[in-house]
Amino acid sequence: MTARRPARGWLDHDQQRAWLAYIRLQLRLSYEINRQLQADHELSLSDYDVLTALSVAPASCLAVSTLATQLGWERSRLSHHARRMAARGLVSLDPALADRRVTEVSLTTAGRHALEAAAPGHVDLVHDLFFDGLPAHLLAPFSEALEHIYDNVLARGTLPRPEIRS
Amino acid sequence: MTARRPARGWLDHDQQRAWLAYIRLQLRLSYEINRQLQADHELSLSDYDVLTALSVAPASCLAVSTLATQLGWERSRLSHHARRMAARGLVSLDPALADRRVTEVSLTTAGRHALEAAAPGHVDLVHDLFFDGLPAHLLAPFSEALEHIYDNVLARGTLPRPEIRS
DNA sequence: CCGGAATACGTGACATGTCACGTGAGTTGT
DNA sequence: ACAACTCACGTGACATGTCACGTATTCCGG
Repeated sequence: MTARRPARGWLDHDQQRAWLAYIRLQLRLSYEINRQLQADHELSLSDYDVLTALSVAPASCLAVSTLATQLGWERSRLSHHARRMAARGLVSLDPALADRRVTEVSLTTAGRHALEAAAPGHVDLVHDLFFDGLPAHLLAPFSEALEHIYDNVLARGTLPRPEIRS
Repeated sequence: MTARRPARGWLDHDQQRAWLAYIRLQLRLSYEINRQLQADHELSLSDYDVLTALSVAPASCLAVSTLATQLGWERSRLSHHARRMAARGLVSLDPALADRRVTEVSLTTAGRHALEAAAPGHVDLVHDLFFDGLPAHLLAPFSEALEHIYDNVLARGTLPRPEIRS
């Protein structure tokens, strides 16, 4: 029961509409969000994503690889980024005791405070830009559509599936 | 008739669901698409967006500022990017006759060929990852939701509204 | 016509992301 | 117990993006 496929190599009219809408929104929304975090709290959206992921993890601490798959990043990107965040005191990096190949990224007190300081403004912006434009009756089908597509991307994409490991 | 707003500084349960789904999808999808273009055609998604925007423009030629707002980029980002694409022969940069402050970016023959070579594979990937996961009955509400949000971002965001100027 | 404001860009310094590769730690077969 | 493999990660070179600023052109009021 998926959307019908037209000639290989092209999209039908309704699909073009959806894709254009998605692309345009994505470009501007990520720009605006990045901008607000940067201006108000000296955090990039990437920083914010890292802090958020850590804050909901057990002991606020995750192995580099685990965190990278959670975020959908490459490992080496996270490696660079974590080093820079550690230099700013937002996280700390320590070799794991159990397996000494593993490095664990953990949230510092300063990191938690930075997240808590930034969260309300960030959430408000999301509210203003995203949800204030979205009619209530479209919320559920919208979420459902996103989740279907996400599952499909996970199934067919090249990136490893995120795990719920400690 | 927009979604109701809970306590300032937080999202209600259904909104969290939508936002999480959106963020997760965005991260992985942009990664996968970038990766395919880069691997198969030596083009980044940014390159592709520039080429596409030019290809539908009158005379395949736009002023730097106009193109930047179309794409939702900052001008200086496009300035750097266009210089690099010009060095690869994909576009050309020429001062406009009418207003000598303006630089016009135009699609070269090589640029058009690169776009035509990359388009089918790109569209197929979009199809496989995006539309094959999307049930047909959700397509219309999904597009509608995206468009509402986009309009709202345009209205409240800091980025200038894209113009339909030549 | 002239001086100041506005506009359209480019640039340089720096932050960030990607890719290919190297290193050291665990794992496995014999 | 040791060689070969795999795994987790860091690094260095380079591509890309951002911000603050400088320059040239145009516009506009008097």
